[in-house]
Amino acid sequence: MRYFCLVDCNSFYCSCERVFHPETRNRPVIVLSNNDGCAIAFTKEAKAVGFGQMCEPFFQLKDRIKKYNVAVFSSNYTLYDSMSKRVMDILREFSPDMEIYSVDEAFLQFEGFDHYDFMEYGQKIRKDILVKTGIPVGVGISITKVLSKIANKMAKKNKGVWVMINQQDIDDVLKTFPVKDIWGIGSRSAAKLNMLGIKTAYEFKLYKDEGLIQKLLTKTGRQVQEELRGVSCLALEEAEDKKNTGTSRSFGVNVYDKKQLQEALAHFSTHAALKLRRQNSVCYSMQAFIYTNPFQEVPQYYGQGRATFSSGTSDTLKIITAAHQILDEIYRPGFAYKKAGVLLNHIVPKGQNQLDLFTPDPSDNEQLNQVMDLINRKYGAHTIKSAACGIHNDWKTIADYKTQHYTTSWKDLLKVKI
DNA sequence: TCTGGGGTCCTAGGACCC
DNA sequence: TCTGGGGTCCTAGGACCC
Repeated sequence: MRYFCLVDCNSFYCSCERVFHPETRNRPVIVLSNNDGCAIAFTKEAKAVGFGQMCEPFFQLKDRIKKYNVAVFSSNYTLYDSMSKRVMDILREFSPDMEIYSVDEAFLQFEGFDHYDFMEYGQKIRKDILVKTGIPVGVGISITKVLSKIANKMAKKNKGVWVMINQQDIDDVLKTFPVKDIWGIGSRSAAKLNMLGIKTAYEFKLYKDEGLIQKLLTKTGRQVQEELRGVSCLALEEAEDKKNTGTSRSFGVNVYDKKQLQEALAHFSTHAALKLRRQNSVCYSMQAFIYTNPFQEVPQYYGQGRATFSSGTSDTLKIITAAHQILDEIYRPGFAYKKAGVLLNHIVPKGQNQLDLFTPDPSDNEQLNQVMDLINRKYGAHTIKSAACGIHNDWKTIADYKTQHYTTSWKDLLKVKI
């Protein structure tokens, strides 16, 4: 018999901050998105006093933050990535079959574990991670991925672990579980199911007209229905290279100047190219875009363009150059730009790169990129970069409440008084 | 004043080919 | 009035996820 287990960190970003700020342990905590734009993570204490709506603008929350003495942090992705790695390393010890689903979630598959007491095993996972990292997690165990997701939601309200393996236990939960909370059923699909009179996961499971489900919710929705029935359709997935990648940011201020957009796009290109080299891939095409602020009553403009490379590349300089060429085409003076980004498409492993017959030098500045990566790894990000990235970066994202890189930078190491 | 970022999968429809 | 059939590839857009 095969079982699926979903382990999910509670309010992950907030929990990471709390590990290094124990004084916030009993206070509500929220973490802001890039640019301190809006709130994206909340502890249960914050939810208890009315926070928790995803992406509520920060400026609209300020009064309530004061009133409830909420601890606020800018997002610190370097810290979260590093804490995530610690959690995943521990989880790996509990099963050889594991899929890292996101920064704060992983599926474990248990095969040949039939004699295990899963309740006890789940508690052990929880305790181990809490003791070794300080991060609280929830554990849900069932017989398909979708069902283990549901078990995980139940765990949140019930001591952190929930096991549902026999049919009766599963149905008891499904009867009370709203269809809109099922993994893979978003608001659109939920509305369609409601129109068919389907409100609970149990009703969805029993709904007979599979053809109609296929038509309304496509193949994805049908698979969810099967998984609810206990038929496993979604297997554990291997970590695969990204098929698209990109970097984009909102600016801290309105940007009018083309020069500044060039700098910003150079930064984003640098970052995206690094992601590409880290997974040892190259891309054949890219896009760049610039936006005005859709929330403001100002003239709107959305410019985007495309470039293709004659052979695959992950060269920062080549990608910056292409981004600048796109900018030349799409830039319109006079607009107040608020956001920009680059996307790298048609990505393949470097080993499969098709070289171009007519490009005599396919070297792609490879050694230069390697040396730059090495220096930046050793002495910290942005130690060395293309001059196109500029120096002052007036467009920079705002992060007024950002904590240190406690786990990834020697100079930010936490000081402990004894 | 201030409104995130990074992904995946699926489908329909157009372009193109023989 | 009548206007093939079958196939592939690509892209845009929708929906969903964290």
